[in-house]
Amino acid sequence: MKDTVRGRKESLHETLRTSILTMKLRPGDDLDEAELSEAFGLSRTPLREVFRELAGEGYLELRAGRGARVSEMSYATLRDFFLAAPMIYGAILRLAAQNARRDQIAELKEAQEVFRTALRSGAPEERALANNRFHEITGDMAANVYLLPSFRRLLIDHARIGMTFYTPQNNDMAENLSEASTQHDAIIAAIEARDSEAAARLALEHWNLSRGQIELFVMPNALDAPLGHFPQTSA
Amino acid sequence: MKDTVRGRKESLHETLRTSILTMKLRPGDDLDEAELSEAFGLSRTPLREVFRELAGEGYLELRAGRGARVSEMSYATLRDFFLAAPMIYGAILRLAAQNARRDQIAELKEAQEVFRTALRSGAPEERALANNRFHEITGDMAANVYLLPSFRRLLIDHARIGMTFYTPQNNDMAENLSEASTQHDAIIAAIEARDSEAAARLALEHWNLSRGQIELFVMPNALDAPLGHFPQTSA
DNA sequence: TGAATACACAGTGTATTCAATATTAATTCT
DNA sequence: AGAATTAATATTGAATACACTGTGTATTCA
Repeated sequence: MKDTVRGRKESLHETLRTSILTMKLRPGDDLDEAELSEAFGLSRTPLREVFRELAGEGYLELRAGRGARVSEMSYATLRDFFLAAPMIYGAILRLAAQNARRDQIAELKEAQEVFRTALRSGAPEERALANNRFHEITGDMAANVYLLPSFRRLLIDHARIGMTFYTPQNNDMAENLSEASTQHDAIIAAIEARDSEAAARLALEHWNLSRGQIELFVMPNALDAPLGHFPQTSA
Repeated sequence: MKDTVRGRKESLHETLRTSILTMKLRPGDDLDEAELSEAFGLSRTPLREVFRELAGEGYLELRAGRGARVSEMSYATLRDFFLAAPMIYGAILRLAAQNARRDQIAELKEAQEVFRTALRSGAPEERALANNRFHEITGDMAANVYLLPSFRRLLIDHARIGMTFYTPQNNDMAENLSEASTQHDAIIAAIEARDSEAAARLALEHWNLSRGQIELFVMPNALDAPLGHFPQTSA
């Protein structure tokens, strides 16, 4: 990457973005201007501009006089999420099927390849980012300026929810992931066939899968062990 | 208003916001940092922060090295608008009916009073702002962080489209306005009754009315006059 | 006369300095 | 000893000064 000021600014933006999506920076974490300024070789002025951009995109929250922190997630936002996601993503995929250009379809296939690779290699951060990229492209395909802002916010928390609730030790969850990959393939096929109905239907299925994954985490199978001692869980 | 720096910053934000909503600042207009800095008694640093905030909300577009301009509107965005608006606003009103608090309902009634007054007094800018406020409150009632970003962007262009396509000389259009006011009353009633189905239905009707208004403007009744001389229209 | 290059100016972007505000620690009073 | 108030410190916010980029204009050469 070109080591101009402009480049370092972009680098900061992208680093913060991916750190937030992968939960390396967790909801509620606050960001130290001086520290980041040092780390990225930028003065505080352009740094604070990046903060405001990220706040506009929904990654950060700026509190007057108290600096920036990573956007919060709560049980309330989780509920909001599953209320809004099927509708928005249904609309996005419907429009994507109608409007996708050839080069975008090629991009989507590449993104799916990367996702598949990430599934095998196993790092959850890579998977989350690859999945995020896949869905971002479907958003670009839809190309509706009024839907994109909400869709992008959904994708932020989709990634974060995935990082929170996916724990690979469970077999059911591993199956969920390969199922997600299969759904991606079906989505690509629907878009390529310009079948907007199928695309919309697949959107619903895709989010239902996510919901099921969370239910597996929140309501796990009860331990099949006598009362008394419980295995230590990491806080 | 308190004449502190913070106050002047808010004042700038609000002034730009309303100027854009009322088309006093038109799509594509570019903003002079030096001039605004002078006018609002702010240095360029906080001014540019306001620019970035407004860009995040969809009012402005920032082009690297070329400053800020008012967000564009085109025939394409008009199409996007009527694709997205019924769905989003339907969802917003449905949730508003479910979640509205008593104090918010009171606020909404006040906003509707202001709107009715603006209808009589006649200034189109006032009407647009009062209408915008009414719908903003319904958005707050819905209180879904994922829907609000898109909804707010829709409201921006709803106001601008209203200012563009409403010309009061036409009787049909005047009727449309009072019809809109009647619909507002029905929306309030549905929310108060917690009737989310009715609220969602009213949302569709409300946007269909908007669409009809635009059709009246774009496809007016043909002039009933012989060819040759046409009345001069203001550019 | 037309095109190309160089120069000047306007406007945007960044760094540094200065001011204000919030947070923490310390001290005093109950 | 504990709570409250005040002082000290750290951090955020704004202003000014500086640098750079892009645009327009003038001048020179073909």
